[in-house]
Amino acid sequence: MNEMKSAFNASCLNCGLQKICFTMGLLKSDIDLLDDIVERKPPLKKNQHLYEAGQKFNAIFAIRAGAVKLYSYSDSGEEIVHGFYLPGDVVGFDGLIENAYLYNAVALDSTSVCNLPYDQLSDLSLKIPNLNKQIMSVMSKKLQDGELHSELLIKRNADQRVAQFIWNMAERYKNRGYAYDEFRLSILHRDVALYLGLTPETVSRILAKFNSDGIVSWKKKEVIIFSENKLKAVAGIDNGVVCKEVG
Amino acid sequence: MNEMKSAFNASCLNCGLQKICFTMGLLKSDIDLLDDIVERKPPLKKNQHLYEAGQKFNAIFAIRAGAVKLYSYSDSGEEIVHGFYLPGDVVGFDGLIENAYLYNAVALDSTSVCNLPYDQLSDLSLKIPNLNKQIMSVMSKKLQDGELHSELLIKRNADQRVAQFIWNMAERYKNRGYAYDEFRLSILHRDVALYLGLTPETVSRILAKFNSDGIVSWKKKEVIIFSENKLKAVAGIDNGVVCKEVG
DNA sequence: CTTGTTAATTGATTTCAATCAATAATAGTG
DNA sequence: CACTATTATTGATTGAAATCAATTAACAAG
Repeated sequence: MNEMKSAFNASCLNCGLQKICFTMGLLKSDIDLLDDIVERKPPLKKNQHLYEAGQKFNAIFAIRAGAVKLYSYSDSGEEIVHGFYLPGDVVGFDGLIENAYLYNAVALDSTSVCNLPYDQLSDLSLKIPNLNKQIMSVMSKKLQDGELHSELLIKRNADQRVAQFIWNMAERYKNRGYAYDEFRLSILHRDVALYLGLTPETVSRILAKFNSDGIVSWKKKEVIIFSENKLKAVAGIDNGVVCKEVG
Repeated sequence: MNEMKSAFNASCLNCGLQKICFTMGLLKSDIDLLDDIVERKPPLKKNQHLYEAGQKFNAIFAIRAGAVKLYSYSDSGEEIVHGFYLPGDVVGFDGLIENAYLYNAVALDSTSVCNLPYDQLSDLSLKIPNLNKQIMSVMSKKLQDGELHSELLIKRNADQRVAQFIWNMAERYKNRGYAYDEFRLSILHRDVALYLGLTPETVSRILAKFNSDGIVSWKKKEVIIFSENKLKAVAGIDNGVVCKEVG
């Protein structure tokens, strides 16, 4: 049984992402049950869609490798970028309300995911209270992220937005145990601009400035953080200390 | 038992909000079970807090009457307004992640709520699959609202934001079966400004313009919509028709 | 490798909303 | 009721980022 499931990837128990995946905190026996409902399919190629807006909702997806962008279109046809997702992140909750996905999920890179059929997950979560809790926890984390995004849009100027975005990505890599002062970021500047409520021109100018100021460079999908402190200072992130002065 | 619960309000079954409360869709027998865990306390006076940031999370709250504002403070001490909640809305999910509330919830008016102790609700939702579904549904609706708020901040100019905000409140009253072309809105312009990423001055100027343009008036907590169509047009809401022209 | 297409950069100009400032209106309090 | 503290309004000015425009770079496909 489990050997077949592993055609493309290891089972949950041997998965390197256990520490950050939403399965964390579950009992071994429970993870086995979860493992049995997980479908693992061949990786998505760059620009392939994991799901599309309007498509019937049937599963949520845990990302194993690669990167995913969620986006949709406004009434007036402009693209709206809702977020970027990395290994360990879960996408697909936008399908829950209408029983159809609200957004489009596209791979920004070669991407593999764990497919969690929602009916089965839902049944299982009633049997495993901790699983139910974990799912709720993932959702409320997403709610918090959304509020942080709004805060960014409301309170921060263009420089701060870009700095905060880059630092946020770095931290996410850090939390996943990857190098975070130098990492691949296969997101278009154009998409970041859309996500941050800026124009590509503005993002470009700011990145040029950050580069010449020795803060960070982002060229050809490769981010190099020259100075973590400077970056956080520009982002307006105080290092735990009360109201740290920006040097 | 139920008679005591009704000290301040009717039980769920006789509640006028059943159609919009998250209990909707549940079986009568299930609502009875839910009813048994609901605590109903004396109404909050204006400016009293339902909960405060940092306080231990122990319940979510369904609003029965009045209005609630969720807010917090940024690192730099500025107030962040996360949203406004009306009868039928549920608040308190921000407590789920850290087991402590993230935001402050304050009554904008005399406000009464149904107090839903989370431990009991959580247990009950494992027994009543539909209840669990409803809770998930409320949360994913909140996720969607958050994305709409971001969209507003990213794609709309000041006029559109204010118009959309007012129309959104009107629709919420409409959905609740209240008059929506003329309603009390006990929200400070200052708070709306914070919520919309604008300054009070800008909101004031826009409201003055909307008033003299015969679109809508909002004076002394009283909103009067002069022209629903104009308001929606300014808000950039197309009436189902593809790309309606603004008259 | 060449070609076509999409994305990124850089510069000049404009514009919308913020800021600064001062007054007026409200609402809460003893 | 007067008194105080917020909140709202209105005007003048500034400024940050958008827009417009043109060039260069990167990338995918044949």
